[in-house]
Amino acid sequence: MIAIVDCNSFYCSCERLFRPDLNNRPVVVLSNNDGCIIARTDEAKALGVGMAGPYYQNKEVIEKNNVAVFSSNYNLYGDLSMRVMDTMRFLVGDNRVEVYSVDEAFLNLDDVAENKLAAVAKNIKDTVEMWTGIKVSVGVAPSKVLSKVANRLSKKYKKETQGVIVLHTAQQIQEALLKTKVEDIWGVGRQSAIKLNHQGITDGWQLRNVPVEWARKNLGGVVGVRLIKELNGTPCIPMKDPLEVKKMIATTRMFGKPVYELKDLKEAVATYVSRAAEKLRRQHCAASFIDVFVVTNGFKNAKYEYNPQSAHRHVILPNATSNTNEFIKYALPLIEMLFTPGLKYLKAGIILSGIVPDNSIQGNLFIEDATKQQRTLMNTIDNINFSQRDDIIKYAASGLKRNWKMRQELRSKRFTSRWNELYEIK
DNA sequence: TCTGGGGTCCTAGGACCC
DNA sequence: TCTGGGGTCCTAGGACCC
Repeated sequence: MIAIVDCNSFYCSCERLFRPDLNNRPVVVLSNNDGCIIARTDEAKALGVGMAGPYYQNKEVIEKNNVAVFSSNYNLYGDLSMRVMDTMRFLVGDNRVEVYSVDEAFLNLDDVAENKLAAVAKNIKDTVEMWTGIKVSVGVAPSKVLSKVANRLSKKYKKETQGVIVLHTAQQIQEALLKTKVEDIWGVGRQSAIKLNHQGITDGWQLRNVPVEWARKNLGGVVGVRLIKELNGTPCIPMKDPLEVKKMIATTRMFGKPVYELKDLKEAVATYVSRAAEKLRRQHCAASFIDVFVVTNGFKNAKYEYNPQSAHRHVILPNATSNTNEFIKYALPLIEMLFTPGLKYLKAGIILSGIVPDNSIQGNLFIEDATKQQRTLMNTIDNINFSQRDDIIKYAASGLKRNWKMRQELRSKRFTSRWNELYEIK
């Protein structure tokens, strides 16, 4: 059996943890640049605040109802996420936890006796909440897709379920699927939902009974087949090895305000490259492929409309590396090639791939010493920056003023990672 | 005036090989 | 004049996830 543990309105819960006065007030958290709403508490949902909706479109209802609004504070959320995950690892064992996202993890409960599942799930929930202060919901079922179904219902019917649902018998599974619309099933996106509804398939139980061959033809080939099998209780999406490394690392941001100068674009690209290289080194890997892209504001019908257009350039490095210097050296010419004077740039980003473990980098005898020195330098910079959860040490190419940086006007304090922002009790 | 960021997996089609 | 069958690898793009 598999459990999914999911933090309730995670970002909002993090904010409330240090602001107990907000416990009965609706709270929302905004995306980078304060653009979209990316987390809402139940109270905010009840007011009709839309998920992933633009902030400005919801401003009226937010102000009228005294909703507390925060810019995203990734320092804080990352730190609390680590505590939640560590707690679960302690409870069920390191290699039985698959961190699926910042606020969710799959747990392998294969070794738990069937009659103990509910008690174990409840204990996981209570312990995480007691140790971290973050509320979670737990869904347990024979497959990942069904555990997500269980988890969703445990949230929806919080009062009756106490935030825990175990789907075990055929009857429990059928009842749960009957209560779940196809578009609420993990793996069914907008396109598939439209197709299914067209066929008169609207709930999870109907979807479960769709012929496998129909799913292969109409729901994305093997992806669709897997989905149907998972709904039937046959696990087809295995638990991931916690040691698996990322195959692609991207850093991209909208600019705080539109950018017109090559100089600013170069600073941004150098900054993003530094961040991505740091993530790469954290998983002890090197990369040989770098893609740089920009998003410009297109124009439609000669009048202004939001109509973004993107352009990419990439280069394959002669040797995989994890050295920020190297990446910057290759990335800056790419952005120069992409730049067209006069265009309005909204966003830039870089993607590293061709990722290999850094102990398997093809050796070059003549650069060995320099490489070792560089590695030491990188480690030192990473250690200092990690201890501050910020890029205290940066490359000159990243610029100093950085007036393209994103807006975060409503960010709370970094309570858990800065001495001078500690929570104070008077 | 204003619409996030970071991933995964799959498929189709082209280039290339024997 | 006629032009196979089987395979690999790579890339772009789509769909989906939180």
